Amino acid sequence: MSKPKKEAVGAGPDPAELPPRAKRRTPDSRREQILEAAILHFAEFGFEGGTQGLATRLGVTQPLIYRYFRSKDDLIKAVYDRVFIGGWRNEWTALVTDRTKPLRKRLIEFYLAYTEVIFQREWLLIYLHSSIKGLDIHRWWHAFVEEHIISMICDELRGEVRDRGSITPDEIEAYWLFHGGITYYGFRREIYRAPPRIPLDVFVTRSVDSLLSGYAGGGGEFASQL
Amino acid sequence: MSKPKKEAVGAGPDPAELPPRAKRRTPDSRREQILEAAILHFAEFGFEGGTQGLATRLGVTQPLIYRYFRSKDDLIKAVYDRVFIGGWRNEWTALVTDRTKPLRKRLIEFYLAYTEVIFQREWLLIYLHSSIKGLDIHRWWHAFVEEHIISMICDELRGEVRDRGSITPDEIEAYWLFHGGITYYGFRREIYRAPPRIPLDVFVTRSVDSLLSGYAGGGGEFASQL
DNA sequence: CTGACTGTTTATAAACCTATAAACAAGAAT
DNA sequence: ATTCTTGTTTATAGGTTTATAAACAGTCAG
Repeated sequence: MSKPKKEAVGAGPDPAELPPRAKRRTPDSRREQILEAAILHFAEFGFEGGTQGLATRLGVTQPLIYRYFRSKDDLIKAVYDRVFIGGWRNEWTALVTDRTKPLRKRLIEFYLAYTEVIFQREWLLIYLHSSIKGLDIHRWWHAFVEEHIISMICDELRGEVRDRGSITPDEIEAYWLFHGGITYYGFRREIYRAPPRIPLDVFVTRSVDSLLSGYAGGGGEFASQL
Repeated sequence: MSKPKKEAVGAGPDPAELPPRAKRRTPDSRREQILEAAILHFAEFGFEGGTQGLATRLGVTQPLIYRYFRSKDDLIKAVYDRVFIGGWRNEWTALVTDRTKPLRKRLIEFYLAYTEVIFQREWLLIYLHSSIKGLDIHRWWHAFVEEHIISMICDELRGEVRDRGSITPDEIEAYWLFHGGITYYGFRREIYRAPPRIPLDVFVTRSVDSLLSGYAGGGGEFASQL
């Protein structure tokens, strides 16, 4: 069992030298600084990472954090909002539905853009922590993805190769197999530390081609069962 | 944000009534009882879940746990071993490579058996917690899956539709897209609480058919790129 | 230069958590 | 019944964490 890295609490290289007093900042700037550091800190140590360690990382004292966030839960909530709401890109939906480009190209571009945001260790760790805790913000993200990405792509897949109409739950589920497979790549690379053997862009390209060939083939059992 | 359930520590419904003394047990039986309860406890609260809460859940006092496990880390390690090593089924490999059955049937049977073990909330939660912490036991599971399942199936997929030979990293990665998609279903159902709209057996059957049609189609871009 | 405002630190309370040692008590052996 | 073994509890040490209150100090207004 590998030991978890010990949360840095003490001083720097020279134990005799006390850390200097932190420079004064405007409230907005300090709050922002704490929030950004908290994302990294909680990603590294989980949400049980102490406020003391966070303060040390910032070069300030621990009680200062409580001047900007009422409680640790408040800080954690702010981290969730920043990561999830701040991570969402409105362009994504437009990118997927822009029919001036071939669908293959759109899918590849979308997944490269999407994974650029979410395949970051901090993002994925906070995603995992929030899902484990069953928090609402996590369900919000999931619902948002299904509403603004998954179902749109199902629409496009129909438009490309089949007749139009409202998307069935079956089609959604079939597409989740693909989307989940892509997502899993990120977990393997960033969390499971079992690095994939091909780079992300190659993986995405091949996966999209595989997906489309399944639809375009026409005779596949899968399509026939929908 | 939904509140995390508070770790039960106090007494039962009647606060005036002290909990009765726990019945004497044989060491084996008590140790086993603690271990089973610890799996549920750590799944619910993470590994920072206190030994006090665990003891309360068991109806014993907290120091008793330390008679059966030298330290909390010891207990956690025992939980890992039970969940991961105890969860692995040797039959899985045989099931996948048994060429007296058609591959389609083997794959469906395997994934139903495999997911019966790992698509349990406790299993997935322990899996997530251990991966977040980057523990060795997690990598062991991952390597075992790749060695005894993924690569075997890649072999079989070749045997079914193409010439034999040693499996390339590219084929492994292509297969992870599928395996990851299946696994993701479990997360959605048990962790993300975003229940899929079709039952597991239907999802597995359709997914396997989709996979095989991609290979059997022969002309798919994906196969041609391998 | 002086005073006021407020960002930062010091000091510390209160809760909780792991772990140990000694006391207690349930059941088996005699 | 009495004694012995050992499973369980009581008591508690020592460390860590969140959070509050009061003291301190940098900076701007006058």
